[in-house]
Amino acid sequence: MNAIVDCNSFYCSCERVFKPELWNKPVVVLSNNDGCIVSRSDEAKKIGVRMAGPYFQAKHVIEKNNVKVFSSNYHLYGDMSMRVMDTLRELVGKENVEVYSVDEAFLNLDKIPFEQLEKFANELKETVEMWTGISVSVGVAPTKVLAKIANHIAKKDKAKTNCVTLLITEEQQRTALQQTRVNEIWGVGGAYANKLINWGITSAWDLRNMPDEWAHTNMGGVVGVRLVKELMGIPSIIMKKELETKKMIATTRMFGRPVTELFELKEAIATYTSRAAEKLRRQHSAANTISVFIVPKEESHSADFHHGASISSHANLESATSFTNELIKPAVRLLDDIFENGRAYKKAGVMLSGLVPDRSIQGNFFSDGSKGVHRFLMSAVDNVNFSMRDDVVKFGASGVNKDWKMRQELRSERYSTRWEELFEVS
DNA sequence: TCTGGGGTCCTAGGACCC
DNA sequence: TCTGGGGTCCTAGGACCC
Repeated sequence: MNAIVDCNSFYCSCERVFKPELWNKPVVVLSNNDGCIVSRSDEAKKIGVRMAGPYFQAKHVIEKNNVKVFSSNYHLYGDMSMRVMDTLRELVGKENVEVYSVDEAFLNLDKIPFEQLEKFANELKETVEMWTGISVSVGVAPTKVLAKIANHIAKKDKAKTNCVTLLITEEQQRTALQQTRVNEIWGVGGAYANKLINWGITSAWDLRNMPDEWAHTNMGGVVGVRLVKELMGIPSIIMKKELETKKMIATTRMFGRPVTELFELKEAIATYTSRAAEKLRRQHSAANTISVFIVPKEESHSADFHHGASISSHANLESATSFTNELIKPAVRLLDDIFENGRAYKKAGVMLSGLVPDRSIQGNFFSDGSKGVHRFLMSAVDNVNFSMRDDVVKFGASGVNKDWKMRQELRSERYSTRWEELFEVS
């Protein structure tokens, strides 16, 4: 059996742990740059604040209803996430936990006897809440896709389910699938949902009963076949081992205001490159390819503004590296290639790919033997920055003023990761 | 005025090889 | 005169997730 444990309104819950006066009050958390709404408390949902909607559009409703608004505080959420995941590891053993995102984890419950599953699921929920202050929903089923559906049902009617739902008998599964719309299935996004509905396939139960060959031709090949199997209760998406290394690393940001000056873009690219290189070193990888992109500010009102025309260029490095200084140089060169004077830009990013393990970096005939020094310097910089959880030490190219930085006007204190912002009890 | 920031997997098609 | 049949690797792009 599989379980998925999903934190309820995670970012909002994190804020509430340290602000009990917000209990039962409407709360929302914004994305970077205070752009979109990415987390809503139940009270905010009831008022009609839309998920992922632009903040400025919801501002009216928010002010009228006295909704408390926060900018995202990733120091806090990251730390709270670790506490939740550690609790789960403690309860089911760390080899049975697959962290799926900052607020969700799949658990392997094969060792729990069938008749004890319900009690166990309830205990999981109670314990996480007691130890971390974060409330969670639990879905239990033979496959991941069914567990996700169970979780969805648990969340929909919290009073009835107490945030725990099991789909472990065929009867339970049939009823649940019949009342689940195709667009609510994990793995069916907007594009497929539209197609399915046009074909008259509207419930998860309808989709479950489609033949393999049909799924193969119409739903993206093997992906579709796996999805239908999972709906039938046949496990087809396997648990991933933890700590798998990433195959691509990206750091991209919107700017707080349109940027027109090359020197500012250079600062931004240098900053993002430093951040990406840090992520690279954390997983002991080195990159063979670096690419840089910038997005011009355009008056685009279309629904798919996300796919705005970005201008990019990439370079293959002479040899794989994870050293910030060796990455900043080509990054800035690439920027020079694509920058156009007189244009305003709203976003930029750096991507590292062709990742290989740090150890297997190919020797370079022409290297001057200073690699050891670089490695030492990099790890010293990482240690200082990690212990402070901030960029205390950085490269000059990153700039100091960073006038272009994103807006984050409503951030709460970093209670659990900064001494000077520690939670106080008086 | 004002719309995030990461990632993954899969497929199709072109280049190239023998 | 006549122009195969495999295979691999890479890239771009589509779809999805939170």
